[in-house]
Amino acid sequence: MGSAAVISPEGKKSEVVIEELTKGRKFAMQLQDLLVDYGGPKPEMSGVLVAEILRTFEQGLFLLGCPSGDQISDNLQAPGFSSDDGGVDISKRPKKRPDVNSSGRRGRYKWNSSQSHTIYSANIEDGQAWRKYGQKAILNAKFPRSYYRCTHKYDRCCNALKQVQGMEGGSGMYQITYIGSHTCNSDPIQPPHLIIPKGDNGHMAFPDRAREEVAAKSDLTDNFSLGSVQDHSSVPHLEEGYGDGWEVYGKDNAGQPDVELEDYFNLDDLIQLDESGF
DNA sequence: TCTATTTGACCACC
DNA sequence: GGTGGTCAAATAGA
Repeated sequence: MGSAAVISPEGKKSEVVIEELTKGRKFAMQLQDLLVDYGGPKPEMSGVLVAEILRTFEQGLFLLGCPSGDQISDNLQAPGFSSDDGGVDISKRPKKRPDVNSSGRRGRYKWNSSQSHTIYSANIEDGQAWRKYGQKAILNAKFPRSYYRCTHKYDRCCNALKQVQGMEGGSGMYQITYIGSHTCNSDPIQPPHLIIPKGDNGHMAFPDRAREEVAAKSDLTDNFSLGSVQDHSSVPHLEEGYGDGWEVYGKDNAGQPDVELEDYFNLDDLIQLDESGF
């Protein structure tokens, strides 16, 4: 690690192949989610087909070394070993590593904002398998920020990250930022159930029409509250079906209230609505 | 014994 | 130099 990689035309080509395979796998996973939740004429057959598609992508990515994203090649190292020391068990090293040069690739990295989204939730559980890898006190923040990565980071090359920050004001809410998406096919987040129109000012034209939606879906009325926005691209038929000005709402796996993306809404209003309990 | 969490240190970015 | 993100040894818990 550390030496600059020279990308040959061949390497460039495999990069494109990997990118395409990764996309394909993601789409297959989304299709699987939809089939599971909405069924079809022959759900068992669909399930087999999707599983086969996924397996094909997994195999392809595996054969190519699974290097999607900018860190995966590093992450392929087994935990506890480092290529910098030629595979020496780091548990035998002193805690202060003597000469960690810049190739260690640690520190503060930027990510594309399009690859991240933030929700507010009273429950940090989302049904995914996360492993905490750090916690940090943040300047001007009352609560520390916790850092999680996908449990399958190494065994399935999954680069999904999650940051959880407790919110001020004793609301019991957490600001949860997801960076990247799961490519590990671990238990997916349940797809959204509710569609709520967006108002002119960018805030939700909530709650009247939303309540009608809730009433129309009796299976959601027992414990419904404002839901977290999921990745719209994962629900293409909904996105296309409702068009602009609509946002997708639901509740998380535990039925806990989530609150929408900060970019779209007035958080205070949403929390008040949520607490009103409809 | 294995796995997950904690926590101090390291490092990149501003 | 300050801050935030990640690493990894130490530790806790199952």
